[in-house]
Amino acid sequence: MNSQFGEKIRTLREIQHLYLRQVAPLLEMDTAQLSKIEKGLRLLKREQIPIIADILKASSDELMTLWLADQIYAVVKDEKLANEAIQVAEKKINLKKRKE
Amino acid sequence: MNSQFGEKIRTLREIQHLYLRQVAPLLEMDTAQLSKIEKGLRLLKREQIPIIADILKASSDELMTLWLADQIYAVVKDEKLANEAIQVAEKKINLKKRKE
DNA sequence: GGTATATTAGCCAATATTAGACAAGTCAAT
DNA sequence: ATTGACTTGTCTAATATTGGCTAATATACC
Repeated sequence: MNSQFGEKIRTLREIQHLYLRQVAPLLEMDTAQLSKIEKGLRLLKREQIPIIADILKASSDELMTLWLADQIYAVVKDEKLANEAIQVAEKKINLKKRKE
Repeated sequence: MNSQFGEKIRTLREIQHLYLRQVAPLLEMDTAQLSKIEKGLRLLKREQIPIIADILKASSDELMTLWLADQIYAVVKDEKLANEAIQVAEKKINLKKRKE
């Protein structure tokens, strides 16, 4: 399991019985790129998330959450202090939210 | 508050009554760079964290945690789904840890 | 076996991001 | 006005990421 986002969109695509070659052009990319995105070897652009959510009839928020989570995971995945770092980051986010 | 790591090392440096020009060469950089790192405008290299921890007589783990947290924060700081993403990432980390 | 379709891997060029080096700047103290 | 500490801006070089193409692989069907 290397990319929760990638796995999710692959699953969704398969449920819709769509091929890479059908979906890729809607995102203005070739099938090889989309394949890599599904395998977590490439990142989908942030602004394309709503588009693919629409194509795959999925929740944009859910996909965005997975997309962000993948990036957080990439930062800490090999770190023994991963959990501590996550806690600290979370605290800072919440401080920020309170101010807004 | 833009970089918890930067703020921390600045504070530590001031406690030790050290100047940028004294610390920077030990990290093989110039004062301008270190200044930027303290202000969160540049990233210290991961492998330099133990070195600066040593110079500033601080806990390498603590500094590493802040350094990682800054990077997580950078990913999600403007995201409304920040907390959800953090939860998902954390879950995945814990799954991974359990496997090891 | 041979063919067709879907996906993936590998490579290279283009682009974007980050770092490093240096000069010039501010600010405070004297 | 000079000095010392730090900051800012800019330019270039190094690094990383992306996009696009082509070839390889896998699977199914005849």
